[in-house]
Amino acid sequence: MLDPKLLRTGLEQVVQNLARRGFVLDSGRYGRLENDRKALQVKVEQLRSERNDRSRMIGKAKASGKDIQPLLDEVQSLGDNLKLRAAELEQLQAELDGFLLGLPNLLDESVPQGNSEEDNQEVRSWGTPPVFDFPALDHVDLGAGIGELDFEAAALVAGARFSVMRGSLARLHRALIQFMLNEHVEQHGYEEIYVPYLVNAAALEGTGQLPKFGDDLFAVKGDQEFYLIPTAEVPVTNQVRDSIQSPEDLPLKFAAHTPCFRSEAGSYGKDTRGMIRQHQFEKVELVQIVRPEDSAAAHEELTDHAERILQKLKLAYRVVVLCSGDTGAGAAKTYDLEVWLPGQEKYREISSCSNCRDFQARRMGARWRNPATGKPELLHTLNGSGVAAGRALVAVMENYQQQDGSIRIPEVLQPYMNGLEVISLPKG
RNA sequence: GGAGAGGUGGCUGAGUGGUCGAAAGCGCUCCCCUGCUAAGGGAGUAAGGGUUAAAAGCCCUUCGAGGGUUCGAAUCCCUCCCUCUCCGCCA
Repeated sequence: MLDPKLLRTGLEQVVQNLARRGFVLDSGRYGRLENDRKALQVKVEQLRSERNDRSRMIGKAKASGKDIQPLLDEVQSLGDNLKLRAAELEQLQAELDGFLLGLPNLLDESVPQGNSEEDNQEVRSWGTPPVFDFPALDHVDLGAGIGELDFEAAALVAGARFSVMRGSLARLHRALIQFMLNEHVEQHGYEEIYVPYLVNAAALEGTGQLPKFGDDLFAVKGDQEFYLIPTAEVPVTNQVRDSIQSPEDLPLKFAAHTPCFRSEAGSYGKDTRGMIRQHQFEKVELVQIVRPEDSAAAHEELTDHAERILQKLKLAYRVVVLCSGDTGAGAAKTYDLEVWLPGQEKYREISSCSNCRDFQARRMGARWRNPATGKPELLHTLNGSGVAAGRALVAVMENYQQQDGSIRIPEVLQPYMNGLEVISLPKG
C-alpha cells in the first residue's frame, strides 16, 4: 500500500510514477472519495466528541445525586444521527481502502522504462552456455530417457501441470533443496525457518496477493478460509505483521524451503511441456526485513546470494532488471535471474529478487522503533528465490546432459547424492 | 472430539457500567545523588487516525475480532477466532 498522506499531498507525482507501469490511477474518483471522507470523518468525530461530553456530564450529575432526566432527553437525537453518519463513513472508508489496496508500489527511479518482458535490461551475466557436439535434449526427453520423470503418472493422480519424479532424479531434486538451504544458512547468515503452507486471507493481503491477485491462488475448501501458499514469501514475510521490531534485531534474514502452489490462471498454452510451469513446485525462499536505509544494499546482497547458488552449480545465467511494465505490483524494483536452458536455447527465469520497500510493511503493520526518532516506523521487506528448485533441476538436467542421455551430477551436489556422479540410463 | 481456564500497553499483571488509555511491577529513556562498582531518589514512557503546508494544540478510535444493550462498555449479552490445561484420538 502507498502512503495515504503522499496521495493527498503529492497525487500528481504518484500518478506519474504509476503511469510508468501502464497503471492508470483514477485521480478523479480518488479526489471525490478523499473529499467526502474528510468531510464525513470530521463530522463523525465531532459528533462523537459531543456525545462523550454529554455522557461525562450525566455521569457527574448522577454521582452528585442530581436529576439526570433532562440531560438524557437532550442527548436522545444525538445517538441516532451519529449512528447514521458513522455507517456512511465506514462504507466510504471501505471503498477508499479498496482503492488504496489496489494501487501498485511506486517504482524505483532506476527501473528502466518498458512495457513487457522484452524491455527488461541485462545487468550482468555469468558463465558461458555449454556447447554440445550432439543435439541437446530438453529435460522432458532426458527424464523419460532415464525413466524417472513421469507426467502421465502425475496426470493420473492430479492432472496437467504436475510431475512425478522417481529414484535418483527425485533425490537430485531433494539434493538441490538441501544444498541451497545449507548454503544460505551456513554461508549467507539466514535463519532457517519452517512455516505453514496454508495461510489466511490477512497474510495474503499483507504481502499483496489479495485482494487483486486471488485468481492465481488455490483456495482450500473447509470451514476456515485457507489458501495454499503461492510462495514462502507470504508466511515468512508475515512473521513481522503487526509488530514493532527492536533496531538491534535488524536485519532479519530468513531462508525457507516450501512447496508453492499456483493456479497459473491466464497462462493457458504457456510452457505446457515439462516442469517449467507447474501448479506445485519447490522453492527455497530468502526474505530480509531491514531498516529503510538499508534496503537498496540488501537487495543487491540478496540477489548475490541467489546468484552464488547458480555459480556453485556452474550454471550459466544472466541478471536482468525488470522494466517498469514487468515489475510486480508489490515491488519497487526487481532483479530476475535467468538460467541458460540448452533444451530451449534460452535464458529462463529461475529467481526473482524484489525490494518491496515499505509497501508490504504498511499493509502488514510491520514497524521498527527508530532510535533517531523514538517512533515506530515502517520496515522495508525484500524477498527472492534462492532459487526455484524445480527449474534448477531442469537446468541441471539439461546443462549436465551427456550424449547417451545420462546426466552428470554437479560436484557440489554429489555429497548429497551419496557420492553418485552420473544418473545413467536403465540397462536394456 | 469431550471438559475447563483465559485473551488488557514492550513484558508481567490489576481492574465487573461513569475523567480507565487503563493501578502496580519489570524493562526502557532522561535527570539527581554517590570519588569506581553496587545501591538509591525523581520524572517520563501504548498504538493508529483526523485536523494542519508542517508542528504544537485539540479531537476520534483501540483492552483478541465482530455484533448487541446503554446517555455512557475493558467491565453486561450474543457469535466467532486464538492460546493454555486435562481426557480421548492421531502422524
